[in-house]
Amino acid sequence: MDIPSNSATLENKDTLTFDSFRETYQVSKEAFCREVFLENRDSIQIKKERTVVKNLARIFEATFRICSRKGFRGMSMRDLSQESGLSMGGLYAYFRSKDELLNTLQRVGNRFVQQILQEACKKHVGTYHKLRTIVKIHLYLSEIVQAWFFFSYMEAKSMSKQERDFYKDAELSTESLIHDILEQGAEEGVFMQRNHLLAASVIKAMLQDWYLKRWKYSKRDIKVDQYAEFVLGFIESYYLEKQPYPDFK
Amino acid sequence: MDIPSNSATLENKDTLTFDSFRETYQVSKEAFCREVFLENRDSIQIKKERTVVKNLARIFEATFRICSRKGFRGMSMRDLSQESGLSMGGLYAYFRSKDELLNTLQRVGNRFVQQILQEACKKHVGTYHKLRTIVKIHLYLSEIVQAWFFFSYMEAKSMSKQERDFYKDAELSTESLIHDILEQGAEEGVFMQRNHLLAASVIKAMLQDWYLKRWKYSKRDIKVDQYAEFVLGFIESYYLEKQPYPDFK
DNA sequence: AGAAAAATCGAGCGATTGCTCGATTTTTCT
DNA sequence: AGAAAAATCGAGCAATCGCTCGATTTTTCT
Repeated sequence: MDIPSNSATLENKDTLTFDSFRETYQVSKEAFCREVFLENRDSIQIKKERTVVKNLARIFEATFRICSRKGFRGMSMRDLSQESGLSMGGLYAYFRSKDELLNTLQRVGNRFVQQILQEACKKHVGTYHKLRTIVKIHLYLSEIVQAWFFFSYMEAKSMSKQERDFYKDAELSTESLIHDILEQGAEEGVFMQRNHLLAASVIKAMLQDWYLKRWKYSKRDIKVDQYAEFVLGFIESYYLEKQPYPDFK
Repeated sequence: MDIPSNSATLENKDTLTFDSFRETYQVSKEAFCREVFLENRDSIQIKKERTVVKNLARIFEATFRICSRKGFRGMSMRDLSQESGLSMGGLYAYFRSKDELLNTLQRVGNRFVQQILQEACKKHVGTYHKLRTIVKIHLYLSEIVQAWFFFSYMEAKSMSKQERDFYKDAELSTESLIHDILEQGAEEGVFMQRNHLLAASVIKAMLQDWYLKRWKYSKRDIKVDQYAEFVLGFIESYYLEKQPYPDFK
């Protein structure tokens, strides 16, 4: 081969799949609820962890279901009571107010996602491999907790201005993670020189489409690994040096 | 050149810019309000067109402003009254109910956009040129009536199920417009053989990002023509046959 | 200028909202 | 088993909701 820098990165063994991801990281809704419990021990009036985790799961899933239809401001606490199976008073044993429910969901969820993404990014070496990893992890994560990703995206606006400003960084942090990889890759000569800011932006848009339009992809029977490979192929054709025709070599 | 079919399409004179678009199609918020008036003459209690158009514009812009913060279900008619400057009774002279406001906005808006897109698509010949055109027109349209695009995307869920089903086709029609162009191009040999379904999907996601994250692009001072060229470059690198290195020729 | 028509107004209706708190049920201890 | 602790309940509060309609103001006509 005459372009060693590329072919080397092309030949890495990328064995990360959705199934292997599920085993390695034990991301689950239960783990999420436990984190909410541990962080809010003082404001939650219920003592036993098992009880809290079980009921938080019911509350969160009910919230996601209702909000996907009417949005957070359109959801009444009576809606939530009926859908979750808890009484009005029961709900307020877990959250001091409706707004606290929203803020907790956003705060803990954002931390949860950021932690896994940054960890996974550090673990892998090689710029090209890093790009593949972050794209896949993001898709896999949003596959498992799709309801949260959708909710978080749609209800970012529903927070108060100061809470919203607090998470504006999180909104852009995935993007800048991608941006840095692209820039570093270009410096190393692995990637081509492009407008990395715009590229990171549209890559993120493609990642978000997976959880924003899940109904569409489900209907078309497209699996997450298939989508991941497509997106990566799309990016690579833009960022990897064009090869001469195979016939020419 | 040894790949005539490509280079021919690459050399088309694509002079369509945002400014030339604004002149050719006179898309405006006023034209939109006039269409709402003409369609709902019987349900709107006000007679004079000039009055209706003026007040509808105030109502719509107020709606977009409020809903971008709290969503449609979170907006009260008193909010809308205050923000638009009309009284409660005044509002109900233009819409029989809150839901009718939502449905009208979705119905007329969708027709408005689809009409312009399909028209523009028919007007141009050449598959490659068609792709460039539809991408640009979509971006230009969403640049002019960004508030509507954002609102329509975010509040599609707020409609009743039967109303929502009615516009599910519209949701996918832009995508299938793109899909058909890609497929035809591949048959003609202008484009490469790819997964056109997934490609159309992520292209639409990139188009939507422009109006969903306008604040981001504004802050970074990225203009619509710059974004259009970037997206088209991205697509082309995936869909046009890879050229050998310039050095080789 | 004066009357008819058109447009605008906002207090008030019953229903629904976020939230509280004393009563009740369930679980965990000895 | 019985008492203490923990968890759950839902009727009821003030505030706000979508919406109506008779009164008022503005515009248009002769």
